[in-house]
Amino acid sequence: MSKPEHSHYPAFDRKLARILRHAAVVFSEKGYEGASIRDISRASGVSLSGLYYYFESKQKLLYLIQLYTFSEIVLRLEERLAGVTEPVARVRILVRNHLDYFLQHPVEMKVLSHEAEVLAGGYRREIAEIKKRYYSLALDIFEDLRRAGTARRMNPRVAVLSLFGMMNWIYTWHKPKVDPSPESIADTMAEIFLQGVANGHRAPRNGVRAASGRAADSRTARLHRAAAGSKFRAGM
Amino acid sequence: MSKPEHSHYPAFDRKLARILRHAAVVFSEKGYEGASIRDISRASGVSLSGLYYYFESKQKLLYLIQLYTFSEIVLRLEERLAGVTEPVARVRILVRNHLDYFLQHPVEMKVLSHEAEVLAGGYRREIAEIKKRYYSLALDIFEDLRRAGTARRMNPRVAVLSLFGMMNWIYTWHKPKVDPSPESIADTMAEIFLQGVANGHRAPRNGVRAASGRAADSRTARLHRAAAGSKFRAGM
DNA sequence: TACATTTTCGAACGAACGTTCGACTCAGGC
DNA sequence: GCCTGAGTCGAACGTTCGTTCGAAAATGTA
Repeated sequence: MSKPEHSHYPAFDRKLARILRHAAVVFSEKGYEGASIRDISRASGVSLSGLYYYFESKQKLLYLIQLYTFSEIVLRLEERLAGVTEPVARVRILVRNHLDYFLQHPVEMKVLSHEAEVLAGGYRREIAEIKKRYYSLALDIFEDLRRAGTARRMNPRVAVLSLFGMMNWIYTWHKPKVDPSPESIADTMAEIFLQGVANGHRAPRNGVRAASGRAADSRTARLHRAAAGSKFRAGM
Repeated sequence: MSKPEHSHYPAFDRKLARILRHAAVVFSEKGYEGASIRDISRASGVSLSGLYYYFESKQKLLYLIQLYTFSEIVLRLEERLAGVTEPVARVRILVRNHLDYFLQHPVEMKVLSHEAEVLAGGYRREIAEIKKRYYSLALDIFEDLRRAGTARRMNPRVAVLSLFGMMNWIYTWHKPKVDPSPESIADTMAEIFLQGVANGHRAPRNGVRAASGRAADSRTARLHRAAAGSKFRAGM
């Protein structure tokens, strides 16, 4: 091809990695659609057109960030799980690995979590593949846990996705100065889950009743009532 | 002012609500930044310029969607909690209310969860205020729970935010055809949390060791190695 | 020094963006 | 019949978007 494509040398890879790092920061701050290539140019110190020497489109840029980040977290998990067979220990490793990586790479993980739907076509399919492998690994661990005797009643799909929710949501609230260490949070979440999932849930049929309920804040209440006429319903 | 502002009558409010519904669908599908006013015009059947008779800016449109949705979920929670004093029951109501509303209004709740950072200025501050009230309510419930004897070791902040993560993440995975009913999921999550938080976590100091770890997929492994030279670190 | 290749970037492209403007229709009150 | 104000919209505004191109600069090789 006429374009350089990928014959390159360390210098090229190093500079691309530097651009990806800056791009991840910009994406994490403004979102993929809200961020412009010009923002990334400004942040990285590379001219607008100069950027296109290192990647061919904005989508590819996001793809590369997600690919590297996701590959690494899966790879690390597989390494740490190797040799460990006890289901409870495997759950702890899963949680610890995910949160360690998340809190050590908050920028990239936010981009991975928050911009999960924006890729299209082949890029999307490739990332979805890795996600599927990660998810299957987690699902297997939970099914082993169930087979091992603990947690006989849980729905593994709901359990795994709830756990990921608990962990992935962290990018919306974690403040290093205020919150416990990654290890401590990982232990807390792992314990919540192991304890919580161990004793099956007995679906307590308590009819939730509503009392009178004072309107809370006059301003929002008024605005809210305004649109209450034609019931603001969901569109699907 | 010269603009009509808000002297209006039911017809106005009803049409605005209809536009908000369509806008919420578009925002939930393409994201706030990725959606154009022209998309909303197409979806709602109102001309591009005609839309501006009903709201004054794209930001205000998002603000209104978030305001109505958030106000309603908080209002419902306050109603359902009124009169109930037992901490465990209050946790169950919190979870049930949140998930019921989430799964009955998936479109609006996705917009509320996923576009939490895009508002600016006064709009942002107003939504943040409601969020704070909601969060404080939940935090109080968990602190009562702790005072009541159960869950004496938990960190209420981490517990509440983990719970919200578990619940809010649901917009990324819930499929009505595949997954259990809202009530069932709510019971599962409430039970996981009550059980999990009841027995304090004993921070098991198990040094997670790594084994060899085979590279998984040659394509991604290669790409990954390419960027591994200059360690792809987080930018903050 | 001379040449070939890699790297850089200013300037510009067409397309799409949010928003505005003025003219139009239409119903209700006089 | 005429006036008023609510509702509607086509056309256009200025700006920003992702991407391209050709030429210059830098680098490596002889």
